[in-house]
Amino acid sequence: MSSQKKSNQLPQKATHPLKPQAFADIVLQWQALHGRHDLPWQQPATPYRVLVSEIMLQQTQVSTVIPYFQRWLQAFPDLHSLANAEEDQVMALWQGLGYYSRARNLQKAAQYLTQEYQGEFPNSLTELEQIPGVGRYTAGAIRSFAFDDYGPIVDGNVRRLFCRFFAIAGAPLSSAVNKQLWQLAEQFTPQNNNRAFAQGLLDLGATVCTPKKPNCNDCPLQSNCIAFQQSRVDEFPNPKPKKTIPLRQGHFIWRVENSQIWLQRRPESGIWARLWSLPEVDGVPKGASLVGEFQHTFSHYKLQAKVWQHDHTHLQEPDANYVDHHWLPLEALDSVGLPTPIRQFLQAQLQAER
DNA sequence: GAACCGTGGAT
DNA sequence: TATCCAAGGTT
Repeated sequence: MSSQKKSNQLPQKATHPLKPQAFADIVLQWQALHGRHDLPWQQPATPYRVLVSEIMLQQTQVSTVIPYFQRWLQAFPDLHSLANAEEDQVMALWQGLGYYSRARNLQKAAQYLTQEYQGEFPNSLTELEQIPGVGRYTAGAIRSFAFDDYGPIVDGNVRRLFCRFFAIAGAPLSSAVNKQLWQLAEQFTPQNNNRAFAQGLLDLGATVCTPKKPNCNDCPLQSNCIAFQQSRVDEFPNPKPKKTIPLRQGHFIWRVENSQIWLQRRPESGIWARLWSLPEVDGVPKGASLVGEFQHTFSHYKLQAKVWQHDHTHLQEPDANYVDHHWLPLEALDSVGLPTPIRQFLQAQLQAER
């Protein structure tokens, strides 16, 4: 048999009667009338501003990003100022946005582009993907938004819109579906008007083809949407398999003396990497009294934290064991990056002690 | 391929 | 309150 290759198990290739250029024309016409044209990073859409916004927007809503983007551009108006910035200032400006490796990668990206490309941006998708923190989506977004060149994108919006428009079944994040989505994105992305086309796809997904209760009656693609034609819009994308997240315990140390607080720079890897934090310890410290508790839910586990205060006999610290620990004046707290729940606890506690 | 990596908005 | 999920990338 020539079909030892189990071809019947391969994902069905999505097809559609609508020609790519016709699809693009519909998206472009809708974008001109109903799309978003006044987002901060659209005016002007310089490569640097597009890079910063795209990294911030990864897994983060537009409304959350806007104030961070404004503050960032104020502090780091260009690639060189970011490349030469202090790490603590970078992390302080990112605190609260989450996924902190994005911030460190963004500074690495600035240093990389400064050193390897003399502060210019490469134009090819392959070269763009070499930039730290830039993957396939972000490379396509930079090419579309910054250069108005051909740059296919598949993000959550495109994934949802395409799964409905082409009636693609299967786990939406599986490699099989992902492969189809990227193939379709490459096929249906036009050669011209790429900035408006990419913005149109995202805006359609964000404002019309929404996760719940999509506004199909406002959609310019309605009559061509396979899921709509079959009255199965609510079936796509297929529901993601849900996972239960584990519960973990955490223990932190509270020491405030002489208007200073004892902090630890967290390790290179793991949660809150390289942010400043209350020092974390493995278990309940000896002779400690409970100062307070907090809970925090991450994407992949839930943390139940207790904060402990030593009794006063442990004031001398052997320096070698605390290389990443420092006393920080309380008035300097705003100049370093702290994890959100740590900052919240700290503010509440200091308020209570006053 | 799967796990890891944050936080907040929306319902 | 619980759940989903947001302009994803890296390990």
